[in-house]
Amino acid sequence: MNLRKLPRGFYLRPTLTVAGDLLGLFLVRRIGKRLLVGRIVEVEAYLGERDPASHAYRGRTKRNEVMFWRGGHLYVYFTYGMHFCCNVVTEDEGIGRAVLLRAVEPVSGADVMIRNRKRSSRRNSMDITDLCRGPARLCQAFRIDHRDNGSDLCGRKIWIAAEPNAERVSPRRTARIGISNGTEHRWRFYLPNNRFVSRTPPHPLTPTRTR
DNA sequence: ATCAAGATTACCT
DNA sequence: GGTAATCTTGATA
Repeated sequence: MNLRKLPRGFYLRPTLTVAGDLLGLFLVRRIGKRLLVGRIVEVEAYLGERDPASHAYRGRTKRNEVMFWRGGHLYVYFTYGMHFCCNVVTEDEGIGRAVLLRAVEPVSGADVMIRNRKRSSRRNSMDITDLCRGPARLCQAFRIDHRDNGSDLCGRKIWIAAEPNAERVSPRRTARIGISNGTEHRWRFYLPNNRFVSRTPPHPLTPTRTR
């Protein structure tokens, strides 16, 4: 593989554009001498002050501080008393938008990912399919936690890379998962027919019927 | 000071 | 299908 680290400019573009473009790219993390690599298959955009589902909806706080940094940083938050989730910060400083990484397909370092997952969840079975399927599982596998909050994605510990010759697959869009406000927006992006996507989506073209 | 909710997961029937 | 686990945060008083 010929992976090229993305430049800062990638992240400084409109958030929905960045979200769609992230699909098929690679999350890379250095742990010691090992590199963990996962192909991004599912993300969600959170649009700051105009998005009631966003942590940044009510402005800057101690928790969401990093969301307001310049694009190309990692925003990591803690939730449900036990899980971490990570976001790619987008656009300019002071804007407060980001893209949640919801699932990746393990590409390299799966052995380390299995150990990391066992370390945090002490589970018996470790199917490859479930290693990074979901935002908190992904963080466990890549050993991403509060210490990584604010990491520069143009740095040497965590970054996103492209494979120049990779073929592009058009992403599908649906409403986001696990939120109660802002469900009218189709700001979840995923690769179709991919077993590493976290869930079968609430499909936008098949509204639920009553009766 | 108190409290409800949470960008989830694992395990149960 | 349902729900316990587990604790930080932000809102309200």
